[in-house]
Amino acid sequence: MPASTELHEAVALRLREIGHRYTAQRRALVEALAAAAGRPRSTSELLEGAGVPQSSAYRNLAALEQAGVVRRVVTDEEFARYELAEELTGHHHHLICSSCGRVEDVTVPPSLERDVDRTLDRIARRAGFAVVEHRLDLIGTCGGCAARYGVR
Amino acid sequence: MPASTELHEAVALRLREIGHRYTAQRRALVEALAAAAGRPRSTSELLEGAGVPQSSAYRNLAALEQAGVVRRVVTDEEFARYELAEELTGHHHHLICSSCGRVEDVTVPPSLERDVDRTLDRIARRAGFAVVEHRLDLIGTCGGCAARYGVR
DNA sequence: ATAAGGATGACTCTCATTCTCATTAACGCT
DNA sequence: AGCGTTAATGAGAATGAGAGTCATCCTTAT
Ligand SMILES: [Mn+2]
Ligand SMILES: [Mn+2]
Ligand SMILES: [Zn+2]
Ligand SMILES: [Zn+2]
Repeated sequence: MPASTELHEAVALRLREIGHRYTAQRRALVEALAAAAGRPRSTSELLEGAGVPQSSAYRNLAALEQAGVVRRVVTDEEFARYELAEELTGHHHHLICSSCGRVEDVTVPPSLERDVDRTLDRIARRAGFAVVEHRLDLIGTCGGCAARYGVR
Repeated sequence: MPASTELHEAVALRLREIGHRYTAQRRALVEALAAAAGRPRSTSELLEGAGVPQSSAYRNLAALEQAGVVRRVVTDEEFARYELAEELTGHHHHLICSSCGRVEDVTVPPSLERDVDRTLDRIARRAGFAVVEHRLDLIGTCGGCAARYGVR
């Protein structure tokens, strides 16, 4: 990962902009997230991976989220997952395995993104909503689970 | 709502199929959900709306979900929302206000649904996922919040 | 060097959701 | 109608992710 420096600089900047510091713990969290690129991590994985105490991890993830460095990914699991914000990694979507909870990044063709945006904008306007973003997830069964449990 | 009988019959059938009974409480929950059609309800709203004790409400919502009568809607709020399953109401998507948490049903044109399905199927196959369904949400600000807080 | 304010971590607290268990209500059968 | 089986109920306890507290430690700017 040669672009690592850029990442940290971008993160530091965003934190500074809201009056926060880029401490060793926060760096460890960002590193853990970057290492898991394409795989949103659960808070407990991050806890352990970054070797950060629980209360600090939650506090720092919140700070990083506020700074726009990190995004909370919502699934139907009972705990949260986090990934680097799209401003740092690019817009994408998720494959979610409803059997094991695995989450994986995917991108869709720009042509579809365009169609989706255009249509959703129209629909939202009609309903008096100001759209900020869309979320398009694929729910299904991952390869591992299909192999493990057979074709369900 | 003249089609109410049909709804209850469909629900009763689905419950019976998995060896469960359609009790008064479950009927009350289904009624509360039907009354709020197009607006996924939080568990506490359902609790109160259906006049059902907490432990029973959670247990019954789980039973109804297992029977495919009800669907848990995931948002970034810290509590769950429920709506009647798509098999009963039809496939649709959600407008989600990130300011007040309001959730509202929307449908998108069949042509877009088709494009989405086709593209996602291809993408998923490539990743070894067997897609079961897609989730397409619009995140933004509802009319009420825009008025209340001004254009953010 | 010093002051000001953010960051830390052990611990406590909250709150949605789940579990336990004794009791009650339904259903199917005779 | 009477019975036995099994699901459903409801009050309360337990669970667990996450948020809050506060005394202490560190950074950064002057
Ligand atoms: Mn992602
Ligand atoms: Mn809905
Ligand atoms: Zn899986
Ligand atoms: Zn709103």
